[in-house]
Amino acid sequence: MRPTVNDIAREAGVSLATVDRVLNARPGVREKTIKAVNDAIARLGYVRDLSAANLARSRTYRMAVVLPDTESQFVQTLADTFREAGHLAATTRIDLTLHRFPSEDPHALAAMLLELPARGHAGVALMAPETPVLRDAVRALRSRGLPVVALVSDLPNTARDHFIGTDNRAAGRTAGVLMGRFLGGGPGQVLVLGSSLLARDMIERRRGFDEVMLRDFPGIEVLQSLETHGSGRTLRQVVTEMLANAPDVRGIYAMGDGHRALTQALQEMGLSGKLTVICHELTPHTRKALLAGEITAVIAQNPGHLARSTLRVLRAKVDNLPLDEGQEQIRIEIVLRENLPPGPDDSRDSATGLPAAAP
Amino acid sequence: MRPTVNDIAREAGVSLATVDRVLNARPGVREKTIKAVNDAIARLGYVRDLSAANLARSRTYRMAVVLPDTESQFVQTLADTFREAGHLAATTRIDLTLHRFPSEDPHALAAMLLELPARGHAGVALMAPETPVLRDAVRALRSRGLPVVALVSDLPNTARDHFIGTDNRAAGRTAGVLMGRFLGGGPGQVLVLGSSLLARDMIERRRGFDEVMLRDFPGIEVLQSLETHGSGRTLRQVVTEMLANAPDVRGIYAMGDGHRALTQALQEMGLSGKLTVICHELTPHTRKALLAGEITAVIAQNPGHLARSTLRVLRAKVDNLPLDEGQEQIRIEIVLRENLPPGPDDSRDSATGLPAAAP
DNA sequence: CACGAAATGAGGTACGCACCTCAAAATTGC
DNA sequence: GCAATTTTGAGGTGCGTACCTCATTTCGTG
Repeated sequence: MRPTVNDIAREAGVSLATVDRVLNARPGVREKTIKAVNDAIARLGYVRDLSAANLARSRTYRMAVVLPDTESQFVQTLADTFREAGHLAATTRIDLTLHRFPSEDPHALAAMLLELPARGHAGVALMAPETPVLRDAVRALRSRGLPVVALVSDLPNTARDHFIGTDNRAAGRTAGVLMGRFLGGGPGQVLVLGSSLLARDMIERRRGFDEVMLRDFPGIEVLQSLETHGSGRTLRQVVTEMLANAPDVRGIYAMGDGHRALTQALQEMGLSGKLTVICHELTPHTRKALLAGEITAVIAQNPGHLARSTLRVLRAKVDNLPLDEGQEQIRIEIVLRENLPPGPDDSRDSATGLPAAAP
Repeated sequence: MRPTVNDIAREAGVSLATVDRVLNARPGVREKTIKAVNDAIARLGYVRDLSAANLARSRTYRMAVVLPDTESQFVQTLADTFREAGHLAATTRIDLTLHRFPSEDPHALAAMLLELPARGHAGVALMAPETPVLRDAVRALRSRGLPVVALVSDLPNTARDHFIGTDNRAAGRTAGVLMGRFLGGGPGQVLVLGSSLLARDMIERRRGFDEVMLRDFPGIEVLQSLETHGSGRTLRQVVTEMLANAPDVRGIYAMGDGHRALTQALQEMGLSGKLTVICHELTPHTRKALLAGEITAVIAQNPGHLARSTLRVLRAKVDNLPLDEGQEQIRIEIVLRENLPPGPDDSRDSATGLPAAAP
């Protein structure tokens, strides 16, 4: 049987009230007594029963998840996952609220963030580009005691409590090796697309990609990054133009979103399945494109893991508890058609485990 | 505020005792009343407060994890992970016991399993090859009400409650695409090694691998599987002999363990880094070999996830609760040097994120 | 309608902890 | 050594649920 507060009281030779005072850092206990209690705790190996504690407190953790209102399928999926996780989290006394902010308006974001403490939020998870206004807002939140965790894209200069997401540079490197090896080391050219070339995650991915290409695959020429500004139209235009003029392009690395526009452009040019296409994030669309052979590989982070990890980390930070680093490591997943996890609407050939369409 | 049992009683117009009888499926309630209570539950959206329930039950779940006593690093890692998870699990009232059995003695395994219920175990997770004796033992356990989950390697003919692990055929397919693409589609030969060619997981991996190679990479010749019987000496002998006589071998797919012997043999022949080597499971050794460029890719399943998932599933099965399928899906991870998650004893070059050794 | 059986109600205790009050004891300052 | 102050003890209540007992009501049946 695990020791309880009563055992500690007995062991330390004090009353239950004193143990309680020490455990919950209430005032009015001599240093000497505090030590005696802590010694007893150490001796017995006592661990507070968190569920009982929370039950007694009848406490609910009000957490805010703040995402941009991009139409990107990845962000949508993430939002859905959080919503779902929020329902399940009710069991753990977590009350999740999802907030979206206009992706191009850092001031609106900051204003929204600063309202959170007044609304009783105890912690914030935030996916947003780092701007000066944001830095100030995060600092303000933290000084009010709210833990802030960065989501997907890190905010290294804000003293956020934690970052939950993949190492984007390593992700770029991974895309690099795959591209290089899939192209047999060259020769050929590779196109790189990014929604915004200024965003921190794009920069890091590009950096990792270039690193590997330069070092390990000198026979492959990586063309200048093309910016799509998150617009499908721009993307199609840019890609079509580029491919028409560069017959040696054998691979495309899409660092941001806009996969729909990309596959569509490729289809129109009759290039579907003829190029090595690597992109990020597993969404309904990239799933389909993978299965159809239009996309070769997807570098992904698991939204379910992201969401669950976020809740665990926020909770731990609020309670000031240590966390299991291993569990909170978000892996850089490589998804090919062959290891695509079964999805919700999956009609695969039960014999081969693959769709009818030939590779 | 979430509704409680008292709210249900009021809403359904019955007493608390009756609600309790319905909730815990105790006898002595008319169908009609049961329906009334369930309707009230549905109307209020009541969800049982699990932590309070477990507190009241003051129940500890005694779970058994049964692993072979192989010296394989993967099994060792798995055992360590379970041991570690067991400590953490104390918080969730789970009392974990690790059992090992002589891997070549199915009868000893069966005997061990049959002892578990008497020792108060409430659930069993089992990693073992399927044999007739085992089938009987599993059936016996289940008829006594103990949920049994298969670990890593499925036991499809035993009516186990759940399988926790990757789809080995899909894993084999994944190895196949990687091999095929990394070899540029051929020409060349590929060597396949397996510890035991009769084990179900080996058969499935091989099947998946062949499927992809035959269909997508006809230019690559897959040689007959070599059996190593889990012995490092046999492996070295077989590999050395084979490589000496087959100069066209450009890739090796190691389906089982024995990576130490393999990399050693390659080193001795001066072939380190010159072949495409794909193997399974991330262990201290495969990590090192990946970093050193001796192994090209590792197909892995995350032991931490495996362990946590096992505990969650067992608990859910014991309590007869539904599970979050998405969370329990064990992914087929592809690990390259570039996306190798940071390990415990990692001394990487902080600039490149890679070790000093050139590729 | 009466009888036994089945269904239900009322109420209590416990789980491990948080949080509160009030009195008693120990310590401090003077 | 006394009063003022700080520290400690004893005890209670509640969180939401499980599980138990014993009375009371309702039901089906002859």
